[in-house]
Amino acid sequence: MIDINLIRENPDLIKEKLAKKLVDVDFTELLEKDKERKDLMYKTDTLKAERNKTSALVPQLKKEGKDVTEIIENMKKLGDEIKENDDKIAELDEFIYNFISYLPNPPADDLLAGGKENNKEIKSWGEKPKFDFEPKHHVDIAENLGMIDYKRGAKLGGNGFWIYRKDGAKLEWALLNYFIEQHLSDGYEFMLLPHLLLKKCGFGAGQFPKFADEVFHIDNTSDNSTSFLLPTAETALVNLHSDEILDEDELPFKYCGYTPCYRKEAGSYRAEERGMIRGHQFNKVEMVQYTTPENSEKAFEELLNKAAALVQGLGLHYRISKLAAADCSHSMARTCDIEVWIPSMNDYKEVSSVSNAYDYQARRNNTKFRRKDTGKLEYVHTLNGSGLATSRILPAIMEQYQNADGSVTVPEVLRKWVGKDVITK
RNA sequence: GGAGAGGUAUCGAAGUGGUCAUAACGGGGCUGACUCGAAAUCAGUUUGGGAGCAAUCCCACAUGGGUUCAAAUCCCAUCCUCUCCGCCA
Repeated sequence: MIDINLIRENPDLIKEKLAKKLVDVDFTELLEKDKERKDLMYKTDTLKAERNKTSALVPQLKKEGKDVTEIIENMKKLGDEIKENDDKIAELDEFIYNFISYLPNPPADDLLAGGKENNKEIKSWGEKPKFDFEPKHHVDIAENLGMIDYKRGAKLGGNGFWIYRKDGAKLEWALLNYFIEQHLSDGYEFMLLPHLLLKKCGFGAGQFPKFADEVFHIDNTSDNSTSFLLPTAETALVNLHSDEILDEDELPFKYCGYTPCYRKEAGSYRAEERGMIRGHQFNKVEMVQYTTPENSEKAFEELLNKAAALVQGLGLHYRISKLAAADCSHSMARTCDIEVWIPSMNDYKEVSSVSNAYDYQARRNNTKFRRKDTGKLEYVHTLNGSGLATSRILPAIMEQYQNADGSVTVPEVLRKWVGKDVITK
């Protein structure tokens, strides 16, 4: 949520920033309604002051035995006017709130404008593996080794679901263990979260109202209140301290949580994304930090380095892209993606997205902290990064670590959980 | 699912139409006094949002409606918490 004061003070600057995200906004109507609201508020506050004063007078006059019928008559009229004004103000509030709710987070100043085509590789690690045999697609490897059961996954859950089986399940679980072990040793608190969240969490994270159609909604009562399946643990973790006031001393909070992520991904399927590149449910460990504004860029570096270290620890070739403004998510001021090499696709696919929301999410879910020296309240900065999503790591492992005989070598760091060095048929 | 109790500041809690919402009373925090220092004691202080240069004013008692000149207080709906019973992993 953008601070409306920033729009009032310099609408052109905000407009320009949002244009970098390829969003064109016209603030004229917003500013008109805002002005109208302010004037009406002032007027109504004055009326309310009068009502309060007079109401306090009534019992006093009554005690003195004076007649108050005329005052009461007048106050009734005043009350009606106040009610009318309050209704109008509520209407204006709703307009303003809705308008601002839909606006994306303005990008950080150093980002390039525009979409994907302006993303910039800032780091690369490892090399594309060379094979002296014809490398296979991960779907073929996985099915051959009995690691993934696509057919029965679809039978149970429909298109976009699969089942991890045998060494596939062990490898998947090993990855999650590996991630969490690293985060714990870095001092992150590990959480297991509710998967079914209230709508306000979707709003607080910035996914709603704009992207409400991209998640699975659950009707849990006969009325119109619904919960939804979380599309990422971020949605839960960034709402953890909503409506709270944190101590500056306690910050930063460093959290990680494992959840499956449920996404509709309607219309996103492409033939090249055969397998587990894109599904309705995938496993992810998410990292989230709450920091003071002055420390958030530092925290961003930390999260990015952590995510990269995880991929690197697996020995997988990857690159890091600094996303151009319009390729950053709606709620984020800055995002870097870590993309792993998938030989069969001849391309890099995102395994981690590390973002700084600045105070955009904190404003939406009201998470503040108190400055130690001044006692003043400020919004925290929230950051998140996948650490990591497995759904592209597993294919990358299977493809990058495949052997001529169809077996897959287990990355060193995972062996203690998988219990073997090589997965064979 | 049934029955009951409840939701007021940092915590416990009083207030059940106006004269008690910064809000009684108690605890905690902070500041000061006493002390070599601490404890104890005493005194002071301690919510957030909005408008305004300021004085000051408005709003907020779970949430949303309603009644009233006036609502924490009365009415309706919703949410949440706790206790007991039932059901269930």
